[in-house]
Amino acid sequence: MGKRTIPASTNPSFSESDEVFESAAEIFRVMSAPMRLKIISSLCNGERNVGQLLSEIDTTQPNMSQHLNTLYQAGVLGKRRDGVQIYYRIINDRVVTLCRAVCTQIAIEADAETR
Amino acid sequence: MGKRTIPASTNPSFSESDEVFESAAEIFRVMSAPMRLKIISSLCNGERNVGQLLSEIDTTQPNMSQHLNTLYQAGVLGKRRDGVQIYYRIINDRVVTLCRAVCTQIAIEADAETR
DNA sequence: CGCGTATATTCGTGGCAACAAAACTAAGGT
DNA sequence: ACCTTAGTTTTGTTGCCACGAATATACGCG
Repeated sequence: MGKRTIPASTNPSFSESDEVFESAAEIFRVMSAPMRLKIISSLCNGERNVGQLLSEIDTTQPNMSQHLNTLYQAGVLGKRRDGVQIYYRIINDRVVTLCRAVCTQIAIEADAETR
Repeated sequence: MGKRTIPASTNPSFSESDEVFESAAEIFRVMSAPMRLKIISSLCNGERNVGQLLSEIDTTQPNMSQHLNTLYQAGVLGKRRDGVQIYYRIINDRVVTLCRAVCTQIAIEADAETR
């Protein structure tokens, strides 16, 4: 019915190293919080300081700060101080590509079901 | 330097819906365990029963069963009974593509650093 | 230097996920 | 019918992570 079952044998395994699996899992873990995805999505439109992010995303300030730090430690975000404010920006575009791919696919599927 | 810094402003946000972010986070969560990545990688070479997977991946049998169930519930794997054995296979190729992309990228970066 | 604003850090708690051990189920052979 | 093998489900424990509240730091201004 339009969805053919393609044999998985045409899909060779992608790694054998335990370290690679652990690093990959860590990246996936960083992206596994809805709030961090929102932050990333927002920062796609350019850099933002914490206050600006708080006006777009509904949470407490310490909570925001923690998520930002998680993304910063993971190498997804960079930060820059301008006076009192701290501006965050995306420095890892591959991660954004990943998020966009997953989110758009989900949106497409959700749309297909509601129709 | 080969690594140009592209302004993030060329990267519009990828969603506005909370549900999309939650679904995406859920997918990332499913992939955030090294063991599940190993299972997926192994199943790329074709379907396997639980015993075969256990001979490739070091864990207990109930633990394996739980991870397989997690992937099954998430719609990543399908299963088929043949007599006493149960064979698992990949039924969501997009997820595999995702894992492969992340893992190969990590392998490349790791290789670049050790050189 | 003291105050206010912006952000970070610490601490305590509740929930959830991973693993281990044990009990259960299902199929096949005898 | 019983036993064995293959796999699942349940239960308990442990550790981690998210969040809230309170506290601390960093900067700019007067």
